[in-house]
Amino acid sequence: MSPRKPSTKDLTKEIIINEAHKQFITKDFHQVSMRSIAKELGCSHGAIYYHFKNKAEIFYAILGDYFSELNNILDENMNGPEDHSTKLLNVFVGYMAFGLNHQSQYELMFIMRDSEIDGLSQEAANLSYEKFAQSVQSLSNTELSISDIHSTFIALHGFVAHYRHYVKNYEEAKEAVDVHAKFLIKALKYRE
Amino acid sequence: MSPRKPSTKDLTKEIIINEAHKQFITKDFHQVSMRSIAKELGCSHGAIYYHFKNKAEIFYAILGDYFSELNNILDENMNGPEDHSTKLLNVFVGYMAFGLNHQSQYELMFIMRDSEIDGLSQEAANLSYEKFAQSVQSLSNTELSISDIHSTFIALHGFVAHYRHYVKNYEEAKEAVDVHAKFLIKALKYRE
DNA sequence: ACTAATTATTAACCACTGGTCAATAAGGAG
DNA sequence: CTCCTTATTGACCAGTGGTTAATAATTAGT
Repeated sequence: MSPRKPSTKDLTKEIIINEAHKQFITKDFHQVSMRSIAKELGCSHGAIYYHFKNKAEIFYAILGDYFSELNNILDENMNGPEDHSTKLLNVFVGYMAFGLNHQSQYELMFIMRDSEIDGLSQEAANLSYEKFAQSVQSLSNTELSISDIHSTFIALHGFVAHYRHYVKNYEEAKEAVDVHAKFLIKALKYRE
Repeated sequence: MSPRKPSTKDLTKEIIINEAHKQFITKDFHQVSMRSIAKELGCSHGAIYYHFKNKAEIFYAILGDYFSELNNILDENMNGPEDHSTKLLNVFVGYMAFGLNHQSQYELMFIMRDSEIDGLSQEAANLSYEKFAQSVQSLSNTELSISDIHSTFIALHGFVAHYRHYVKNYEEAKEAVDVHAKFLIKALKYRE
């Protein structure tokens, strides 16, 4: 009656996710297929459906790690030794750098409109935003309006959404990232 | 040797585009298929490939109209009787309203990363941006930096890219649009 | 009017996609 | 040696974009 011990070479959720993740680094969501995962794993694509109810579920599991990474970037910037205004800049730059360095993932996290993915990652996205908003507020010397913080976030998102068409990583847009971050800091600083 | 006269009920580029366009208003790029177009037109989907080399080409033809419409919105706002600062607000609001009211189209114009579409609409997108940049500069009382204008555009783009997940037209985001536009005007006004 | 060339269309086909499911293999428990 | 559960296969479904040989339809030249 006890469940079968998973032998080392068995198909597990973990190794499926690993393989999907591996392919997801160089290909986007639509380019990674159930069959390409199965092929690399040496099993039939039907077998994967025993472990995951659909494709979206696999990628949602992967996205969890990336939402964590994004949150970590925020934390690390917050806990650094720099002064507030430097930290604020780093938070903005960090967000854009993350988006540009994980474009396929960012697309699924914040850009793509997939009926299945959408609902799943929306909650995590909201949490990431909350964290961002709090960080920005705590790094500001003055009381910021909620809408200003929100507009700032949207502007960062816009940068990633735009530059993904032109660059393939943060390095290639370094200067533009810096300029945009400084623009937003300027915008926040200005009191009506 | 002269080409056959196209009889009224013949399959033409125009009626293919019309049908594709029609479906494109309620469905997005991936939901409109060659077969769904052919079915509605009462022909085989293969026939469409005689007139267009692929699916992207059809939709690119449609996008041309939308780029024009976006440019027109800009022009109309510029030629209005309002003072400069009101016009500037209207330009920002107009852009976001366009994006939210034509979400499927905006997606293809500025968001989607399709190997075929990308290259085709990039030129038109650049032209639209140029027009936008010039308008914003001419509406400003002071000399704006190119990067500030660019950051502003990116922030507008970010708004549309973000809110498409939450609203289905401009009306539903009216207030947020206004707030965001005012944030950007504030940012532009501020001299370093 | 007949023929030849051109144009337009069909339908079968290809290689994919995500997803389902009956059959079955593999292993553990009694 | 059974019974039961777990895991896996592979055929199948409906759909996608795209290709192509055959052919229908129309025009041009004689």
